[in-house]
Amino acid sequence: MTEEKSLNFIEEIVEEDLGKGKYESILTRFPPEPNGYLHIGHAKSICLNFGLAQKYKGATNLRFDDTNPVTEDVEYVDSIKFDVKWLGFTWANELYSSDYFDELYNLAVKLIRKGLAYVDDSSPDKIAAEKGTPTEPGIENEFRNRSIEENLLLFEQMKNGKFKDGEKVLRAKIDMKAINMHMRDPIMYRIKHAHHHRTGDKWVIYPMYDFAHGQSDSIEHITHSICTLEFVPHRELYDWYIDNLEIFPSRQYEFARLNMTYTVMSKRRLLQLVNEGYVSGWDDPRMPTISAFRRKGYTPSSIRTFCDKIGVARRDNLIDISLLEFCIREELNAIAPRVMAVLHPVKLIIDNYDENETEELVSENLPNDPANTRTVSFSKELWIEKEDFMEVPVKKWFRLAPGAMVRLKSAYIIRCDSFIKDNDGNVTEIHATYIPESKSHHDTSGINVKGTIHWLSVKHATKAEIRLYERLFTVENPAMEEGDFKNFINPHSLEIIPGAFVEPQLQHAVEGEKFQFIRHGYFCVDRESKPGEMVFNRTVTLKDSFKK
RNA sequence: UGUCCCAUAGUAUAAAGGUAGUACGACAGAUUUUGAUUCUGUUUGUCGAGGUUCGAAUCCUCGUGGGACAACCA
Repeated sequence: MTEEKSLNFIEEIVEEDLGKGKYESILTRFPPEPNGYLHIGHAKSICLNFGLAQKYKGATNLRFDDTNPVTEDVEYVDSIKFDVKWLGFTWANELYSSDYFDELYNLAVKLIRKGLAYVDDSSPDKIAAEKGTPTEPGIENEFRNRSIEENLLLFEQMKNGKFKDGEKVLRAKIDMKAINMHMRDPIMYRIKHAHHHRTGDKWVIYPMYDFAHGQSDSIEHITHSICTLEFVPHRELYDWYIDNLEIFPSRQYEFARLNMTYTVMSKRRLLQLVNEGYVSGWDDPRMPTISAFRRKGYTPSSIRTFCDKIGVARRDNLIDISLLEFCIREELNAIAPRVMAVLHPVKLIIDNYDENETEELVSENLPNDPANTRTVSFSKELWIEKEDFMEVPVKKWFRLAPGAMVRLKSAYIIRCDSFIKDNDGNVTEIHATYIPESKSHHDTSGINVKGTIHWLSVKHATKAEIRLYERLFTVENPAMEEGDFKNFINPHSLEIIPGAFVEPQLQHAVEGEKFQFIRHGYFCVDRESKPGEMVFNRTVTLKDSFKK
């Protein structure tokens, strides 16, 4: 059965353009500003832009929109390139808006010559005041009707550094009474005596987004310039520049940006979390950045699958984080080797087991591949999870309790005989009897138990640090709450367990290596992990249908 | 109180005037040496009112609700 997947609205546009012969092939671009790390919302855009090109045999440029030197940095350029590659995409050309500064300057001159741009000496406040409001028209000022010659001279002097920051701007001469605010003589160039990460000190004037983005698209012959909804009002300007500059007509299409529950997606807020120390950095696994998901143990394909499932449309959305979690679980379930780890250990002593004996028991690494096995050492003293024992069990309790029987995964069925508590009432030791005939794969005991728990031999287990991550916020949409979004940070978003135990062969696991810790979830080796001081991050829990 | 964009189960996303479907979630059951996985089933939807039409989620009008727009940011 070949069920045809329906097209999203951008694919429909592309197919129509291709079908009509408007283009022979498409060219898209991914245009990040190098002033922050990429997040999952960017992944949606990356998958859309690169995915479209792949699907329709076109190409995609990676273009850094680096027209504001004061906020941009090569650190971000490098991280962005790394993340795009990691997601599995290859760009046709690595480009920078700053590559076009000369060309952009000439285009600006062209507009001045056509009488469609002028130098304005007004202060920022004055310009803002004269701009009007969405409901009131703006007004024209005294600089608007300077002669072409004067504008040409002034603009050149701006370029040559004759003026200080903010003294003058170049504006397009469109319509101060336009209903669309963006058409009220938008600023094209501003003066910034700032060092640029690529052009150095060559320029002291820099183009604004609207006089750089569309022109860069046009220079590259981008056919479909895809951006998010907040640029809808810019489209009129985008087209105006193209028409009046008489350059290649790239077309802009807008889709709804990704929002996800229990996180924030704006760079501004993400930067605050980093700068104010709420997280350890851009790749803190609680962040929604690509680098954080990577560190947390997500795979590129799980993120691509997610982006495919959420679709592309024009309505505002708030995607349930559980969909992303589903995507990574689905993938890791198939490939992550199973291993046992005890996070909150309590000692279990098998009273009828010889203290000098050790058995190497066979355990499967993947449930669907019984031939793929390892051995696990079993002995008299074991670590089990504190949570797997209840002195007074709740109803439907399948695990350990006084008198109750459970199976130790890949080992024996045991019966709990007694337990010891300390002065604070904490259970410190549990005693049990094992059933020799119930050995895994050789069970002749005829006993059926409901519960299976994991364990580790005390003298064989390796100590490790395990970091458990929960959602960073306590509310679905922190950005929409009243007041500071940081008031809704989850105080329990990170739990560090320094004294967990794992199977000994995990000492040799390398950074990024992924496992399923049975009954806990998926984990991977953190980049801070060192031999002898292993650190594991929880990628995602297993689904848990048990409710107390 | 201007212009623009948008409105389909809890969340997303299909149905180009002709059976409202899919995924995730939730719930229930079966299987299970992971309370996982797998399998089965259930649940819940076209914002409202008019109109056009044999027939409207789809087209039109008017409401209602949400979002965007007044950075020398992108």
